[in-house]
Amino acid sequence: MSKPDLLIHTAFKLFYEHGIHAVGVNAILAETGVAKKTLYRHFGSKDALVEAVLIYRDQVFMDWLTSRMMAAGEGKSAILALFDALDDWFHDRVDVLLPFKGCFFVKVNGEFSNHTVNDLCQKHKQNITSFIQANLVGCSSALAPSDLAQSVSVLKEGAISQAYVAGDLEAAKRAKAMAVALLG
Amino acid sequence: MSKPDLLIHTAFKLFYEHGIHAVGVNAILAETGVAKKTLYRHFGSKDALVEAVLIYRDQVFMDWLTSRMMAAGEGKSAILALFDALDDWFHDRVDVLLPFKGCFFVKVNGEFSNHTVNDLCQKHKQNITSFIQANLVGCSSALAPSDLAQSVSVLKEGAISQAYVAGDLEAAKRAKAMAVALLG
DNA sequence: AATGAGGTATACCGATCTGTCTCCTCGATG
DNA sequence: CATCGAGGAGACAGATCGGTATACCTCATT
Repeated sequence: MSKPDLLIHTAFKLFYEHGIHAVGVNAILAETGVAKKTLYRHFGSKDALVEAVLIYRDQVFMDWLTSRMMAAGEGKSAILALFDALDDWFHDRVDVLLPFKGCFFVKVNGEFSNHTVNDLCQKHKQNITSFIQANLVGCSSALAPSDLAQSVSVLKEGAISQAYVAGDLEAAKRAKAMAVALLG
Repeated sequence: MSKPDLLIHTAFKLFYEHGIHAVGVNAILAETGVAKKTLYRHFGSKDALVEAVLIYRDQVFMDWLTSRMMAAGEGKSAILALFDALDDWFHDRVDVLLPFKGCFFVKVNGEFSNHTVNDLCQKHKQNITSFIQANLVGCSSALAPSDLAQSVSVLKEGAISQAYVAGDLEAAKRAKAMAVALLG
């Protein structure tokens, strides 16, 4: 693995567990064995590294989620597969996402205000909602597709938060049941 | 207002906006005009202040939420009033909660791991779920009361997260509609 | 009037933070 | 072989962190 990738991968692991501000660059360097000069040659600043980590996580998460949903078919099947995927995530059955510690973007978003990373976090969430909407073909509902997609997103967000903060690991199953009702 | 209360009130405002680790005690002192010695005489450490702030916010939030729900009556009416209350919160129509910036406990919880504050955050969420469950009298459902309460909590958490991170201020209305379907 | 608690103001301590700098060792390439 | 750039090791700078210590100021109670 290249040095930049190693730094991003390790930084994500530490940021995800302890938060951005609680992890200094020295901790990342100690964990990777990379020299400080190398980190700053590639990223220029800690902020830039944080943004790179967000982009990395966005790609990993979206790739995983889209593949899980598309493997289940189209329409309602894909939506329900979303919640099955979340259930696997909560129970640490998804190696590529690392042990479940909540939504990385929600956590990072909470540590900043009016910052570039807030835009990245919001964009990540909106990308997921857009993908959900794209998978609603064939789902009949009284709601407009965009409203339906946002309602599904509420269920998804609620499951993640409930599973992490309240420790309710079965939250994805509850959300799935409500999604079934929502999609008729 | 007493000095400790002033410190807690100001600390909450700063913590809520910028996060715990991003706000130093000096910033709180500068905002309040209180001397550092006074802060440490009353709280002993920043960690203790953080815990006091969590307890303060828990009381304010629970008082507000319970009064809103109980004013609406019992059973389903109280549950639906919960989402109306959330909608007011998201649209900054609740002065006592300060301008909406997501769930304080979710944010704080994300900045620590295996820490006393994590227990406080989890307990706060579970207290709300318990109160929801206590208001389910008369609601008939195929689900057990505890499962139903946790499902409502998923909707509540999802609305807060969706409103804050994704910027979907109408999330409470979506969650309310799903709650109606859930409660039959 | 004396006293002691609560408060302000500020200097200070050691630790840690981000970021820069120098010096060294490699390995690839002309 | 010589050169050059990537990288490692670590000292260093300047700022800020949480927390302590010192000095002075009220002010209510005794």
